[in-house]
Amino acid sequence: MGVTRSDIYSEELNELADMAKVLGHPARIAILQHVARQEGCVCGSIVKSIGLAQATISQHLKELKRVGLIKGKISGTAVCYCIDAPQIRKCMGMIQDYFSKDILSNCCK
Amino acid sequence: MGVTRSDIYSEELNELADMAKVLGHPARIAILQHVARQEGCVCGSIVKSIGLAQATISQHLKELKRVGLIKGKISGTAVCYCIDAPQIRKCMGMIQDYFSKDILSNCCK
DNA sequence: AAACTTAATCGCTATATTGCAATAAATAGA
DNA sequence: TCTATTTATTGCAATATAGCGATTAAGTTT
Repeated sequence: MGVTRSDIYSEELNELADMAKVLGHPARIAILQHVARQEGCVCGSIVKSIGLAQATISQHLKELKRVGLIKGKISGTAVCYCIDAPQIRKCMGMIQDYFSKDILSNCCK
Repeated sequence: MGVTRSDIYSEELNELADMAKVLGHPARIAILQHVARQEGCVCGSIVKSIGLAQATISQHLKELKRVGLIKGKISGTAVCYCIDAPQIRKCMGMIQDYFSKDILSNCCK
């Protein structure tokens, strides 16, 4: 399709969808996993672990940073990426809220 | 990017990402919401509620069905879509497991 | 300063996604 | 049967995304 008509949805809905979209790529989940498990937080370590090119990983990191799921801390020439725990909790909360409020009922038994 | 290298990730990881990807569009979340709140389960009702073309909604419904988040039950010329609660719970479980197992630690305090 | 290390950005190609109008398919009702 | 009604499918245009090589940027080390 190309252009998502985000103008017709609420801001909250767009934010939730955006977060889910960023999580909707296996490389990005794998990056989060790698960082969270403390297997290494610098880009080079992630590149080795996942097996995509450095440029590709860097782009995925940028997306994760954009929605606030990770934070980067410069240390010398390297950057240490870490999970942004409060943001993750917020994200989880949004998903849980959404599902628990609405999804438990069912129109056709 | 275009082609996701899904061959380099585990099947479980790909499945989780696929689910998140489907949730990563505001129209699809809005559809789930509409159906779950019992505001109407037929395609026409969703079309009116959301404001996208019928063909577009039909495609989103197809995606939601593909990953099993909804089920469709034919009744006459209409189709009643309902939430697939067990699948939603499975999806929620995967996300929660993932986050609670890994994400709570933090490499750079 | 020159060489090295590490990550970000640029430019490109290939593919996927979004959206819609038009059409097809399937059923219901006159 | 003919006509609505409802949803799915097809075909298309516009845009977004994934991936990578090459380059740039910024900091270290010698």
